[in-house]
Amino acid sequence: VASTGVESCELLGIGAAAARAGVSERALRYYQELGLLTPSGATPGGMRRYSGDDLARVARIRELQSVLGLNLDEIAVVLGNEDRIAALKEAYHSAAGDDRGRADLVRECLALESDLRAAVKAKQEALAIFLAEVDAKIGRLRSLLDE
Amino acid sequence: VASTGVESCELLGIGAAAARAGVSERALRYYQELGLLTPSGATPGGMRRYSGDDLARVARIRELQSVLGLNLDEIAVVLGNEDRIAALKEAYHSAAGDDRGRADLVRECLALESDLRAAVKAKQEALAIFLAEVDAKIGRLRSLLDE
DNA sequence: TTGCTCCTCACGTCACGTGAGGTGGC
DNA sequence: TTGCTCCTCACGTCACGTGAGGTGGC
Repeated sequence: VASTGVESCELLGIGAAAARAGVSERALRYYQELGLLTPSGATPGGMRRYSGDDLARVARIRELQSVLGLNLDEIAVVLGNEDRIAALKEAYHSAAGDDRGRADLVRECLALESDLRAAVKAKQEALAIFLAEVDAKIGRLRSLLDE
Repeated sequence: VASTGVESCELLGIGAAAARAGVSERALRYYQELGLLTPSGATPGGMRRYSGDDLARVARIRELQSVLGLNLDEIAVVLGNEDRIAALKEAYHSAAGDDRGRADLVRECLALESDLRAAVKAKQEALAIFLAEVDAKIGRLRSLLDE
C-alpha cells in the first residue's frame, strides 16, 4: 500500500509529511479535525507523526477532491467504505465471523463502489461533450485564419 | 445562441432567471459584482432583467466550474476570450479593420482555446485512470463474493 | 542559549447561503 | 391596502491560507 518511498518504521513530522504530500500543514490538521486522517503516531509532547499509509490517504483525499469534485463530507463516506473493504479482506483471510453477514457487507461495499463508478462515468460524459465543443470552436477559428 | 426557450424580446426578473438557470439569485448578483455577467436590461427602479443570452452565459459559468473545476477568476479569462471570438466573427462579416491585426487576434484566441483543450485532455486522462482503479476494486469485490 | 519545528488560537478568503429590513409596481 | 418580487447590507459556511504568539527537543 505504501508506495511513497517512506519506510513504515520511520514516521514523518507534519512539515516533512505536508511537503511530501504536496499539501499545507493546515490542511493536514484540518483533515484530522474532521476525522478524515488521524496521524499514525504522536510524540509524548503532542507532535503528529505521519506514516506512508497516512500520506497515501492524503493523496486519495486530494484525488477525490480534484478529479471528482467531492467535498470533505462526501470523501469521508468514500474513505469509510474503502476502510471497510480493507477490513473485509482481513476478515476473509483469517477465517473469522459468519459467512452470511460477511457476504452482505461485501454486497454493500460493492453497491457504494458502483455508485462511485457511475459518478466517474457521468463526469467522463460531460468532459467528452465539452471537448467536442472546444474542438468545434478551434476548427471554426482555424477556418477563419484560412480566410 | 439563445436556445433556452426565452424570446429575446422578453427579459426575465432575477427570480425567474435564477429558477431557469438553476442557480440562486445571490449567485447572479455575485457574478455581476465580479463583472462576469451584467444583466442585459434594467428597470428605472433598478431591477435586473436577464435575456436568453444571459442565461446561456450563466450555464457556461456553471459548466466551467463543475466540469473543469475552474474558479471565477479563471472563468473570467475564458469568458473574455469567448467574447473576443464572437467580436472577431462580427468583424470578419463586416469587412472592417486591417487583416494583419485581425489574423493576430485569431491566433491569440486559438492559443487560449488550445490551452483549454489541453486542460480538458488532462482531466480526461486523470478520470480514465481513476475509472480503471474503481473497476479493479469492483472486480476484487466480485471475486470475494464468489468465495 | 540558539535555531528549528511544532503547537493552538484566530482572523482572512472564495463562492456563495441565508435571513433582516426596506422598496416598488400590479 | 395587500401580496409579490425585488433591493441592499451583513453575517454564516466550507476548505483551507496566513500570520501571532508560545512550546519542545537536538
